[in-house]
Amino acid sequence: MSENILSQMETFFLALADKTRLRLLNLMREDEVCVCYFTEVLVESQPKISRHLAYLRNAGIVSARREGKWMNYKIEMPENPFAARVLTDTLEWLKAQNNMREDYDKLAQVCCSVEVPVTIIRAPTPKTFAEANINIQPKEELETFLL
Amino acid sequence: MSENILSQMETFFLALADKTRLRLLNLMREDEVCVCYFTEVLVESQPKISRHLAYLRNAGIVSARREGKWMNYKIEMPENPFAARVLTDTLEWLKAQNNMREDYDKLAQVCCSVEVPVTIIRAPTPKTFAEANINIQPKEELETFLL
DNA sequence: AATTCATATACGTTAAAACATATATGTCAA
DNA sequence: TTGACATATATGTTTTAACGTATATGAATT
Repeated sequence: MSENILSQMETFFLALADKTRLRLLNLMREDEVCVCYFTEVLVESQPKISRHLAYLRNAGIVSARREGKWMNYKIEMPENPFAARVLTDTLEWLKAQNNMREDYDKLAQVCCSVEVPVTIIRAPTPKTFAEANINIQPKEELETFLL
Repeated sequence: MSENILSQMETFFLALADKTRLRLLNLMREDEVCVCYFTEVLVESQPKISRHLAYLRNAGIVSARREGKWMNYKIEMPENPFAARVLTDTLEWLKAQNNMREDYDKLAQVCCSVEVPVTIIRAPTPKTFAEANINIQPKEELETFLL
């Protein structure tokens, strides 16, 4: 299997070589995040997001956890220390970019806003924002946003 | 140009997401190397090597230097510190792999062997091997390898 | 059990990458 | 200045990736 190592590296870098996937990783950099937030923040179609998440999962970079109807994705540090290093550096790189900060701020807004977008009502809030979530309306109030 | 940063990252990672290009980078990890050695060591067609080198050059990862008929390529550390970090990590990663060591050893062999392959007669020797090159035949002897 | 909702996957199409082969460019030697 | 050589690029083709749309799955709610 002498060429498998190269194939692994190829797959790994290919996973990082896509704008949408980089944006997804940026949103996951602190915590696990529910899929619905991704579509909300990135303004991309659900299947598109889902396919890119699957791609990252196949590359061993993220893992998925079901929580009722919702799926939470989080970054999974590769066992290979070299891959882990590259991934960590990449997350730092993303974190330092202004437009990635914008994405991240939007995630915070979406999670904590009083006017919860219809699509994410009652979706699990990422830990990072759960405590800050003092403005969330009680269930009864939120009901009014449903069709 | 808010999406340019992501595009840059995409291009950068795409450059690393190819087996041939990873092998090329591995061979260049210490010194600049002449194109003819690449074809010799990787046993790939000349246009294939050339195209991949062009790809790396466009991504700003290598630079080229002409030396008479020969072209030498070397790794160019990106100015962006994050990119530089990732590239350095990647080179370490490559260095730690057995089959990359094999490639590198083959480069050493090709550069220092008594029986110089016809294709690289008189090509510039990478610095790293230039001093060790005590077995190289004098010009007159090498002549006999030509058709 | 049926419906709704969140997410995943399948399918057909379009866009991009990789490659082999052929040819062009640029340099040196005769 | 012609020929040989090293390397780059152009062309046509095949492979692979990305995407939109439609549909399937799986969990919760009624």
